[in-house]
Amino acid sequence: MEKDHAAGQLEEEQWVQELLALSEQEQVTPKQLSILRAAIDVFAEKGFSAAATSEIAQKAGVAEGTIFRYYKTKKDLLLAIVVPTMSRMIAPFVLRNFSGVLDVPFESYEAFLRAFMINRLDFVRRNLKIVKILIQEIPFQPALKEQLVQNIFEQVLARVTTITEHFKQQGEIIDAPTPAIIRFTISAIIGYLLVRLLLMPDHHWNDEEEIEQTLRFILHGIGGAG
Amino acid sequence: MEKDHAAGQLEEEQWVQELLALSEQEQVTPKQLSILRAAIDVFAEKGFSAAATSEIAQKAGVAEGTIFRYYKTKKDLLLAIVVPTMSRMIAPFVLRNFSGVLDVPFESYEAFLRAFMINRLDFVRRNLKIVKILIQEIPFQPALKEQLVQNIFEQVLARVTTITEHFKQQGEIIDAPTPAIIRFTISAIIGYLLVRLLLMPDHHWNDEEEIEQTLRFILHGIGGAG
Amino acid sequence: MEKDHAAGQLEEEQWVQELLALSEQEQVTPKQLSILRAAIDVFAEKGFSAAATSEIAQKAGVAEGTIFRYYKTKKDLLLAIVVPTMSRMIAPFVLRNFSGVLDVPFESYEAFLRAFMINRLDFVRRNLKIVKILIQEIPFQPALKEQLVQNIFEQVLARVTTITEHFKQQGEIIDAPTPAIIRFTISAIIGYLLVRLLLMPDHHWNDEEEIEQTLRFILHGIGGAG
Amino acid sequence: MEKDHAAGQLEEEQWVQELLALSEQEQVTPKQLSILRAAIDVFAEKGFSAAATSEIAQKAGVAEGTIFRYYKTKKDLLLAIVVPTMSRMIAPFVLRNFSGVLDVPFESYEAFLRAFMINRLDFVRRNLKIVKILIQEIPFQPALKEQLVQNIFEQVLARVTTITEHFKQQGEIIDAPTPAIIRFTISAIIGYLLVRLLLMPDHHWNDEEEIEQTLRFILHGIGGAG
DNA sequence: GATGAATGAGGATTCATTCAT
DNA sequence: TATGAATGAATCCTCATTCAT
Repeated sequence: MEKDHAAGQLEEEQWVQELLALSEQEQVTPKQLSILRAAIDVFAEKGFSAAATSEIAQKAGVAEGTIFRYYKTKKDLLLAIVVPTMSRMIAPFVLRNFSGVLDVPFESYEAFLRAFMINRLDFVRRNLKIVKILIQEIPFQPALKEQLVQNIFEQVLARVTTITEHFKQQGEIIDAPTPAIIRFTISAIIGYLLVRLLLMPDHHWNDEEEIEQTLRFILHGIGGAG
Repeated sequence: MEKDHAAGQLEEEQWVQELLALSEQEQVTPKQLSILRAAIDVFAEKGFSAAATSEIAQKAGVAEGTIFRYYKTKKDLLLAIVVPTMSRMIAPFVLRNFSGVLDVPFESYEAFLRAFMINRLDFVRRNLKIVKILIQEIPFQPALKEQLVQNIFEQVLARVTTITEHFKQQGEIIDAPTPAIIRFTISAIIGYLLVRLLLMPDHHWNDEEEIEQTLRFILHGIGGAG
Repeated sequence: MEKDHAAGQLEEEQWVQELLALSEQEQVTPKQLSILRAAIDVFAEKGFSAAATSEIAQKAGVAEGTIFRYYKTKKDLLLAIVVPTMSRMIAPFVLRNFSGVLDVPFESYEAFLRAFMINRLDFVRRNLKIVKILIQEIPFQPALKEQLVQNIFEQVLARVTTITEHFKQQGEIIDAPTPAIIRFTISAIIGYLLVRLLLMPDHHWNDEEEIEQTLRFILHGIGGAG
Repeated sequence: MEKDHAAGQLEEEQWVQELLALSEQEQVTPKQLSILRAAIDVFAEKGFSAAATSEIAQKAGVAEGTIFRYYKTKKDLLLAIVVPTMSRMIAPFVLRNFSGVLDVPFESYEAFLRAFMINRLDFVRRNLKIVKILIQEIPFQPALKEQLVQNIFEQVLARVTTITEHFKQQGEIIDAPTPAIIRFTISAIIGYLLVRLLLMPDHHWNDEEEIEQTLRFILHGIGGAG
């Protein structure tokens, strides 16, 4: 379902629904859904601390007290939004047979990176506000930090290391320290995602071309022939 | 003065003092200084919105009212911390004859990048908490956003573009779109800085080696010989 | 309902209720009512600026925050008390068929003044504290000043001028400048009200006689036969 | 000295000086004087409670602490302004041989009232701001209230009663209760002063004519020939 | 005398959370 | 289940007053 790139307001909202309905196997009432939608908007706009539950309630069209029927505290509401998204963000690295990104034998490292960039660009685009909130709040929410460390450092890194070393052995990647390679590669990718979606979202982008360019940079650098 | 890398708590504090005493030519009383120090700590730890002026006052060892003698509002206190640092952060790009980074004719693009990485790594290390605060608050402080846009997009980018194209003409850099080159280069550098200073500050780093590695990646990529 | 002169604490409180319930058609909860009562007391006793919302809350037996559920700011609370009273104060001049004061054809100017004095004495007596607050705050609340100017100077004066000139034409009033006549008449009436209700409220007053006396003064002066 | 009507900003300021230098026999330093001037301005503009001593200090061009060298508290500053003026306001009734107003045998009650009106109009004009402050603060300052009661009710009223009854015996005033006569007369006079100086200070006034008109009203009323 | 930095109690207002309905 | 009135602790900020210089 992530293959269609057409991302828009509507789609993001559907995504929110999936987010909870599917990935958490929980029943999400329409009221709860509108609370989540409103909370995402307000958290993204004002930041978690500066966001007022009353404003969320108003935007969601529910009573102030209703929020606290579903989420015991404001922080619980934040986590309900942000934790599943964090899971989904790293899902491709965790789920064994995730649709076509990792385990399917890629012809090349380049093909792997390309698929990864397209896939994650799409994901971030669809979950832009939540990703913003996530980035903002990780430093202040120990619960998030812990999840991040556990997931990223103990699952994602392990997996990416395996892949990287696989292609290193195949001679597709130079023989440099794997952590440095990974850091560099991810920096270049995230760098593109941030500029593309956060810094200059209104610029007219030719994503396919930019992705190809970025891949060339990652693989061959920007140094001239000399 | 930025040449000595030994950065520590003490040094950062001296830096804070320089920050205001030198760069703003303003008198900073000891009390004001302790307010700034406390504010930097609390803002970095809790985030601006969640930081209480009462806690800052307590940590600074002054009465709460004293804060407001020096800074009319809490937001003014934030800006007093963050704006000069933002200026310093981009100073190398704005000041004509900044010590050895830009205008001094570098032998090569590589030498330029190396000097830049060392220089800015040092700067961020010394101003770590303030940089954290800056990154956190830019999305929510229009005043900061505006400064950023004006400075970065209208001064820094112009300058970096000139430099990049200079080396492009000299054949040191491949003939790819300059914005993409800049984005990629800066992503790789900032990626290193973030991992080095924020994500894994406690890891034992060999900065010189990592910088060299990163420079090789930027220039030649990670693709194997094939 | 204004015909019974027996004014007391209880009655004034009922009046407060009418004030909002009837004249504004708004629902006034018991809690809101006790806030209004407490605010009237504290504003009258200390003055608006010196009145603390905490004291009002305490006197009203509600939490401080409750005040701000009903009135966004302290000033809004003031206006909620004072504006409707100002309206009622000049109502006889604005409402066409107000009970027996203006439009009903009076036999004489004297009868008109008598009705007016009795009526307004009664009104001020019932709204004594609010009138005090009103007088005190008009110089400092532009919103009130504006209302006053618009109402008094553009409605009341016009109406009183008409009435006065009507009786002038009938020969009941001498041919002097109408503004001076009005100023003089109102001065004498207000002078009595103030002395009666504010300066010497505890003196034993024979209102009927004093009003007759004042009317004679207004009409025939205090000059002796000579 | 009150005979020259030319009242202006300068004159009022001189008046302030007299106020303290002469009537209190105290040394008034230039600094103290500028504090008084500034305090009068700020108290009149904002009201006593809402006036900030810091604003007064700033307007006076002195340090905040300086105010408290001269006046122990903010309230003392208020009283220093308002008490002497209150004394002067009723001085004509208290001082035996005050220049030409009371004890000099007037030809008539009318001449007495005329002199009184001119005299007091002049006084209020010169002390407008202070009179405003006085009126505003009397209800909230027991010290002022007490002074007022003692002075007005025990000195002024006695004196005015004597005079009134003197002219009553001479047949110039009708045989009505003296308190009512006094109340009525003073109401008419104060009514003119308030409208003239506070309500419509910008209207173009022919004071002489208005005073004559008011006197006629007081003596003969506004009733027509019938 | 005069300053003005420093105080800290008190100000109005906000807001997450509770709970009776 | 959903409400929204009510809470009161906590927030930022003001200000009269003090006191070392």
